[in-house]
Amino acid sequence: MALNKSDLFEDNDIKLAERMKALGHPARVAIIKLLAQQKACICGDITNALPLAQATVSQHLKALKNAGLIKGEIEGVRTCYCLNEAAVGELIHDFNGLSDLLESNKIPNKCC
Amino acid sequence: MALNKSDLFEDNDIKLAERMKALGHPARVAIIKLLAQQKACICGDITNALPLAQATVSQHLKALKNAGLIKGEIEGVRTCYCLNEAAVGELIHDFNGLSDLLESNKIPNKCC
DNA sequence: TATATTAATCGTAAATTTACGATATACGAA
DNA sequence: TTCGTATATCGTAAATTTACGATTAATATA
Repeated sequence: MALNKSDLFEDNDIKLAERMKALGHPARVAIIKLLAQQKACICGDITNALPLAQATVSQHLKALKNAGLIKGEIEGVRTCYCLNEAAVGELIHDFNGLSDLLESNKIPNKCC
Repeated sequence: MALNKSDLFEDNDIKLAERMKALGHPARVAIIKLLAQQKACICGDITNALPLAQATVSQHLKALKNAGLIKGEIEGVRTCYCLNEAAVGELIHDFNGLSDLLESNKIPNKCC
């Protein structure tokens, strides 16, 4: 990519894009849903619920954690993951801002 | 990546992830906002509004088009882009479904 | 203490993404 | 018809992502 231009954009757009990107893989959408429904929170259980190897799931969990959307707590041999309410709330808030804008586009368009 | 496992997931999760991935870059968030606000719709104007080369912007427009979120109409020498209301509506609907789930997680968590 | 279990990390391969200059194409205007 | 303008595509390079087996580290348990 030669040079990363991502930081030349608006902070708001960067943050939203980062979090959307974190949810830009079906495995990570599935993980976040499992956590929300409290169907699983231990890494091993999450792995069992997905068609992926343990190392791969660990990697996806890391991606969600890097984006701030989840937290992990070590409990003995296991790690328990859960949603980071604050960040999730921010994401929802920011997306709602975007979707308000997108929906307000009911103004008949000049060109297309 | 050796083998693509993305299609082993639920259709809903795949579709939502695909569209969120399409918004997983600040340039593409910025583009969608420009279109919604009707601040620009011609490729050249969009390029001028972004800190990226024309070829790169064209690529980002293609990504949004592939995800179905925008449509492009050739108008003589220029191309006019606009939101695909239907797909945008679906994205908002699906994201709202996910966010309902995420917000319902107010149930005190067993583990973390 | 030795052994099994859990999960993170390492190393690696393949694919995809990001970015751009150069080029091609296609249209409008002179 | 020739010239300029707009945009898509090609070629390419670098970075990142996805996926996994193997290993490591840390904690239980026997």
